[in-house]
Amino acid sequence: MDVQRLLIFREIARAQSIGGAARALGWTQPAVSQHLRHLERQAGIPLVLRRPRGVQLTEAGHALLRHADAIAARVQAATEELQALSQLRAGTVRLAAFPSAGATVVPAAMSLLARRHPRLDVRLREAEPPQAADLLAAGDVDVALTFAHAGEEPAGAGEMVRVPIGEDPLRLVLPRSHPCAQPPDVPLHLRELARDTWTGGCERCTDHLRQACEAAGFTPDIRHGTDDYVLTQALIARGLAVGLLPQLALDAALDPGVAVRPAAGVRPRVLYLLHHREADQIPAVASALRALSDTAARA
Amino acid sequence: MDVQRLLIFREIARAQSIGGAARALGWTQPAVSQHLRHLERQAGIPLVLRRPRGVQLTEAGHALLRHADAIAARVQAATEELQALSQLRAGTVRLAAFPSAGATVVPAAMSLLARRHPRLDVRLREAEPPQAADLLAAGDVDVALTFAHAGEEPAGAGEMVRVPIGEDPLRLVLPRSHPCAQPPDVPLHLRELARDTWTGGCERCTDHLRQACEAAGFTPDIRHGTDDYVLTQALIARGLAVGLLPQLALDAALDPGVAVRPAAGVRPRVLYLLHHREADQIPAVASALRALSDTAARA
DNA sequence: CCGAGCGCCAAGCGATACTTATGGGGTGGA
DNA sequence: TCCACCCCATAAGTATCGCTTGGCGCTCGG
Repeated sequence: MDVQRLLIFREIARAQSIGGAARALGWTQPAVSQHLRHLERQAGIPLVLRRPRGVQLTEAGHALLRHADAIAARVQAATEELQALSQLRAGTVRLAAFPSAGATVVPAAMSLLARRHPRLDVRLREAEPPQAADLLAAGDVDVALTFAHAGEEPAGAGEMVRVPIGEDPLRLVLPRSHPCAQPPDVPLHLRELARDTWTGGCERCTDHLRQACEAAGFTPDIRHGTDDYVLTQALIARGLAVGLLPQLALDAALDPGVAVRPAAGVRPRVLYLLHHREADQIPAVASALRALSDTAARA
Repeated sequence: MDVQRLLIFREIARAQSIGGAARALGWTQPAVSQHLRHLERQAGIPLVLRRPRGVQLTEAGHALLRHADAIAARVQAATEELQALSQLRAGTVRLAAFPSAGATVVPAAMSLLARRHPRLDVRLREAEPPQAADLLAAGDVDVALTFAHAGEEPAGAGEMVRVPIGEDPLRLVLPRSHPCAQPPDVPLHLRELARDTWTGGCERCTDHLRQACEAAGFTPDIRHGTDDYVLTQALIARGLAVGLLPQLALDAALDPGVAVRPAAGVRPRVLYLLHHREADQIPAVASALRALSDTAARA
């Protein structure tokens, strides 16, 4: 059954005449007549009676009209829903972000996005960069906010797009009582802490710390390891270790018992957005990407 | 929004791949690809993400799929309903018939029709021939069972089809005590009743009676007039009049107090079926017409 | 590194569908 | 009563649309 003809048939029923339907459709009368004939052939039963002043629906015609009306309504609903999605009056964005961004950049970006497009629905999921890339590859999220330390190979396979949106400098974090705790704004070299006890972060952060120290000429004594930046600072505040933490983690929660100094010679980690190649064609995703990169640029 | 493409999109979603949908449809891959592209252009938003191992629906794609499924279900329902109608597993026939046929021919035809097609729904409406023709012209009934007396112009304008299906002879009906009441099977001439008091039937029947009497050489003394054949016979049974009644009316209800004799020289009235020209294309109507003419032929 | 699978692009050809032209049937007004 | 108008059907022509063929890029797995 040709669905297009069904909608033409609706016009015939509305106009109670073939010529009238043709006028309504901007066509000629034979065009509509032929459509009706095909429809009747497919149906195997007359749909209208040809009367001198137009046509009159048969029982089958009335039956078909009910279905045609329902179909037209569905088509209308589909059109409206797609319009809403393409005009950002609806839509969902699923976002994966690493923890320290989830507590800083992401909330700011989400509130910016909410101001721009109040009807958008953003769903956040915390994941470290490799997992975030997997989620994106599996289609479980639309956007992944990741980072890569300097010299590290960023996550994300060939199929997806990787956009750098900002840098996150690394800071040396010391107990307030540490001899190197002052002055706060002057960069401190890793070498100065070669004798200290260290705490690592997540697996990749610990690797990066080790590499940075090797580059500075010593092998760090890493005794602790947790990706929880609050716990890390608590350890440091109690004088149990020193650490190298990203600024975002400190923005998220700063323990009053620690001192922070820039790390000389340590290049900042780079923040990346990951998304599918076609994602910037999808308004909701594209606007989320824009909001995220705007927020990161402002920071 | 092109509805045909919606159904193609369903196949894409089902196969999770454009090529797979093409195979399912018996087409080539570019054909489906082009349809999808048109659909996405109309939608103004991507419907799928092209992945190395096929495609994955976007949010808009999922939304559209829901509508497409609903539409496909409606199309299926429409197809089935039309099939039922064309295969006589459903359908309604609206029939108008004059009273004496409504009590005789029509019930027989309806029961014949019910045996042939148990699911058909027949709706009877009583109407004298002119009204029946009007009902048909107005589209309020599908079939009209009418009659015309000999020499009378049958009802039904040019647009409709008129099919004679049988004859209904007229009988002279007398009180049992009337001198001409016997013998029952020998035709009696109207002239023999020139001195009697007459009762007419409906307006047209009374006209016909008058004409028949004039042709027989006298003017009848018509004192009563009712189209109720039971009442007419009751009048006659009580010796108040004689009458000329169609056999069908006597079949419907015969008063034991009357005598019946064939009317010599009076031609029977003819039964007609009226229907729209295209009506025999409509299975339900066509089978009702067949049942009616079969029943009339048997009588 | 190469082959298989998937999808996109460009060009060609055929089927579909709309147009113009014509005719028949019925109705209403002159 | 006849003519003019309206409605629909049919036939033939043409143009558009849509499917096919052929070729390319990309990704993944052997």
